[in-house]
Amino acid sequence: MKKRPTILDVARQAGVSKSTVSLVLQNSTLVKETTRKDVATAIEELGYVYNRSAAGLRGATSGLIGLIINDLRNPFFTEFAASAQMMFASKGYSTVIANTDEDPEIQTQVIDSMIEHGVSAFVISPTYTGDKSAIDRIERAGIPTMQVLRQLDERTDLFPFASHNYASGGELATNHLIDLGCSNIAFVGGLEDRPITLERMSGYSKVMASNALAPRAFHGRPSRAYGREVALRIHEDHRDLQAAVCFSDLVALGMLSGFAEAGVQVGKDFRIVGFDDIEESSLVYPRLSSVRCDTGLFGKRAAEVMLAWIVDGKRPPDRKRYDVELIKRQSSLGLD
Amino acid sequence: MKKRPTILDVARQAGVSKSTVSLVLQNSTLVKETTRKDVATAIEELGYVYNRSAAGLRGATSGLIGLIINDLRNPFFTEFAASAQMMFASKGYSTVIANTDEDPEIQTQVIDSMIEHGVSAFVISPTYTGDKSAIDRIERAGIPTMQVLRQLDERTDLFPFASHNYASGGELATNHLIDLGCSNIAFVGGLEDRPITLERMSGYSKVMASNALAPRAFHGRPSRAYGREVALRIHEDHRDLQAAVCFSDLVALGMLSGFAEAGVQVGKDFRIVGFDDIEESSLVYPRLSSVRCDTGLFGKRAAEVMLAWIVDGKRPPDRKRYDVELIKRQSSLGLD
DNA sequence: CTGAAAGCGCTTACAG
DNA sequence: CTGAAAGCGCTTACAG
Repeated sequence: MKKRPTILDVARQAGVSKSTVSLVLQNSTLVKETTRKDVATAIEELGYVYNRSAAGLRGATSGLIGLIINDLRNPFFTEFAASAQMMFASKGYSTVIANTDEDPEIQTQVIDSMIEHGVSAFVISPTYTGDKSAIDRIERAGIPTMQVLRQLDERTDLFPFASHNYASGGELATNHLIDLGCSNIAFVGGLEDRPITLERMSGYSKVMASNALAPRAFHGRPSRAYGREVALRIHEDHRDLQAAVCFSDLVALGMLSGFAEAGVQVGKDFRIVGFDDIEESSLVYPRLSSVRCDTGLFGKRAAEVMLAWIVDGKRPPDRKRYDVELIKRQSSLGLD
Repeated sequence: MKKRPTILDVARQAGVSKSTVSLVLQNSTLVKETTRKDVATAIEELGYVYNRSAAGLRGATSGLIGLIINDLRNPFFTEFAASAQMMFASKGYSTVIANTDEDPEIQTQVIDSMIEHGVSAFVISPTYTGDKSAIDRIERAGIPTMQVLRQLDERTDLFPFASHNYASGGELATNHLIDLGCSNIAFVGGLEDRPITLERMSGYSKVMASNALAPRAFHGRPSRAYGREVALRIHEDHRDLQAAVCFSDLVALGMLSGFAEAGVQVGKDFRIVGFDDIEESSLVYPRLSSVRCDTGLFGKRAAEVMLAWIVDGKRPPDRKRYDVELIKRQSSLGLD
């Protein structure tokens, strides 16, 4: 645990002043090539490692991005977080990640902690309800912050919002099922009062209405367990239903296993479209039709947008919705 | 983006010296209660936020934990990372996470970056092959570091290793299948030359040998896709096989969907035991028997062990294996 | 119990 | 192109 060498040691070793070393470290064009070489050699010999805390103190950016996720265990968010993190890393930024587990108190705590650590930016997929005081502290600290996938704070002029165009996804899915001849179509999963449920359901509701079909909603936790439960319930008590648009693939996968248990053949006896198109959906049997949001790509883009903001000062638009796409597979088309 | 207040501002506001403010910030017992109150009030009024970079510079610990994961998208590792992170957060530590995606170069890069950021400790689930130079730099920097789930560096005296007792899991699974009357049992999934494959297979091999049964291995990527492929292959060309111990639940779930496709009834025509017991396994149909490693608990424990190390100086043992447990479900027992 | 001073390792004008 | 000096916001002995 001997003390790490500092730029002063490097300067001495290279026979230059410490300012020069600092300039080399910043890839300044002001330094002569031979000097740069000398410094590089000295750094190598001494095993010098740059101390960002010290640099940050003097004004430079910390190069730390705060990524706050409401549910990191959900593959949908994992994919987003991992992609964003890797994009940041490829540009030399480190990512401080925190999982809030939908707990606003934890969210407040981690935000405060990250502010203390001097993060250069925040990317937040927030909890539904929130303590705004932490958000206010972010604003006061003047830290560039994007809300993604969920919107907590309505001031999108301060905290730009980006997400997928869920409404259009619901439309695509519902139209697809109607095209296949279904008319009794349910919407399954998603807690009733949540904005994201409303968004994902809105396309469904709209298409059902415009086709003069009666909407049917089964609201509940967006989990496999709930999907399975609803499948069994439908099999028992709602034999008239022919198809479902699900709140998420997790719900849809749950329905798949529920129907398998009940002996219902999905794709023939009952048609299902999921939402998110997580990796698993293309691998289960029967293959799950799903509204693809391409969260990996979204994570990458969100990171790029944020980098453009903090590096080039290019502020993102207040609100941005990325297109979604319907992937048709066996669970709606049938087994061919 | 006005400048944040510093302890000097707080001191002025509270009418004390900045040393006193610093002591209050550190919860020192040396400060009179009334003074503490005054300072707290001033902090509140000014909206002061502690600057850890500055503190770190002068010697205090950064309170930043570096968590490096080989595959963050795999639910097994996600669960581990999320649990560890939340444990750290509950003790006031922030976690810098990086996903290396099994790429040793990325691993080297993020390690270096985290050293620059002055992390107080590393918890690493490493890539299989690795560039040791980064590890050497960790050692040189004297940063407490644990290897978890996979061992890259053999110097466990420097970098303690913790994992599950995989060998015993393989034994439990194989004995269970034999007890059910199977004798032609395959081991499916896992790349042949990897230490973790060897570990997970060793229990299987041992039990097969001691029962004078011939082992059969299908080695390949530990993915759903590979599991599915092997299931179809077994159905085509290896009808004599009665059961499989899988390298991971992902592989087992892939087999489940492959057999479903082939019309083979798992639990009756063919018995399967997975490995990891991820959440999904208790929800699919048929329910998947699996060797439970309880990665969430493991993540929590790993974090606790690390905290004991950096807070109380209690160095963990060189090597530690946590018990695993066999969860018997329909995929091996049958559908009752 | 509190204050004045030095210093942590960098960057940033400012001279030269 | 390079050096000397000041300062970023804290903590840490050291006095008092």
